[in-house]
Amino acid sequence: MMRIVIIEDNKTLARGLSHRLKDIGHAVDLLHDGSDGDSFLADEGADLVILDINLPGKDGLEVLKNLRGRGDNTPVLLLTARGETKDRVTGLDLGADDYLVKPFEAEELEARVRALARRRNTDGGAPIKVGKLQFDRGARRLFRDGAAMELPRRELAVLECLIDRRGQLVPKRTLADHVYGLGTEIEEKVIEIYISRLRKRLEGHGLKIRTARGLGYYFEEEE
Amino acid sequence: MMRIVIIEDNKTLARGLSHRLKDIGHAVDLLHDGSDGDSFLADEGADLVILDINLPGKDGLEVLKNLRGRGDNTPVLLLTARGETKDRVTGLDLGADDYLVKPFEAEELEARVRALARRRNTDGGAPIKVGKLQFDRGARRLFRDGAAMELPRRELAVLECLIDRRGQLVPKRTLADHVYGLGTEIEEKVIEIYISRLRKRLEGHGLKIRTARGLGYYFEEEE
DNA sequence: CGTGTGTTGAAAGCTTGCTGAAAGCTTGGA
DNA sequence: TCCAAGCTTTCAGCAAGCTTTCAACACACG
Repeated sequence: MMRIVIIEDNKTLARGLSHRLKDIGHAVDLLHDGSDGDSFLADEGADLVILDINLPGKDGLEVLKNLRGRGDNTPVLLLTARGETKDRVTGLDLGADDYLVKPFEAEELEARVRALARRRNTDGGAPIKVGKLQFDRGARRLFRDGAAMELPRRELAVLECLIDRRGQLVPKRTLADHVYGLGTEIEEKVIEIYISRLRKRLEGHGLKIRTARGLGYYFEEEE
Repeated sequence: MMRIVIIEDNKTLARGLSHRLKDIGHAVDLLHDGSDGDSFLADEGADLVILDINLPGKDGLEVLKNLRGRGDNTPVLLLTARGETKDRVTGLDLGADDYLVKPFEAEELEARVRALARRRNTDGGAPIKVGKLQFDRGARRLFRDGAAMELPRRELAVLECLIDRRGQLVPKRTLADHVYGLGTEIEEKVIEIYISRLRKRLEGHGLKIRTARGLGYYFEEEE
């Protein structure tokens, strides 16, 4: 599962992509305007950006430039219209990871997304910002201003799961499955213990784990 | 992106690899014969060579020997059939950087390619500084202020693996695979012994091997 | 050949600190 | 107010890791 941001002004195409990607289990945010996309990425971040070049508000290449300018290495998949060869090359030079020429097959897109997802899982890609912390997925390590924070295995697993789904409500069941593996008949009460321990540990690091009674947990960045 | 040369006579396999690697953005050249491969490498060079051992024309090991004989340090990933243990060892002695035992998962291959790519990006052949020591990855030798430190084979292998992934959490399994080769059913307990020996040896050289219980080990520079 | 030096990994006992059950407390909602 | 859901601390048990010892082996050298 990845958090994918699609920035594409053709709404039919955008909705089609979104639908397809949600189908295969990703969380998708949709923006139709370059400036909106830019600020969304700056605020929320993502695991993968699908970025059109021709956009109202702010050009896709500019969005990309800003992103990289912020030191953000999130993989970017460019969408270009046929003939925009020059833009595509510029895009790759600006640090895009891949591109697709419109029109393309949904299959083709999915293959690219998979390739980028795979890369993320093993290489880590960009560390994810949460509050004042950074989490490196590949290394499975947590940092604060470059200094490592160690956490025990189970706490790490819970945190990892919450980070993967930041911005979403995560049921205790999901957390338990992530920590112990699917199908393990584990008391969900144990998760509460780890939530408690994590809260204590995360204190003062600019993020809170909030409870939604009867539903699950979710992150909230503070300050 | 890397320029990858695949020398592999099984055309189905070779095409599969090529396709996969192009998918993730590399430029691939395909050769099916040892002599062809040899001269191609001599003429064109590459960023990475994926080399089968059993080849028509000229044996893969010979291709490798010639390559290194020309003073060429291009990373080489060997492909070996199950059971060719001796060849594999010879290959590593001849200066191969890694190997895969057939049949392997495409995922696995991609991970290795990425690892070698990363290595290329960070090293460039220069010795790596860790704490007060320098590690020459090509020569597989360790120095302190220009003076060589000799370590036994196994300890060196563990250290090498940790250096490759410095800053990352390295599971014992990964270390075991690196030291003994993939799939060897070796007790992970042995790794603990080598960690212990390495710690003693590295004492006072400005770096520590830290334990993350249940997760693995990682380096930490001190002072 | 024999001797010495060095490496290897199994075994065993020790240390550490993670884990999750239990129990009692707090909170939010009806 | 009451109850269910969630929170938090405590603690015994234990799994994971550490370290030393030792026998087997490998190799260099006389």
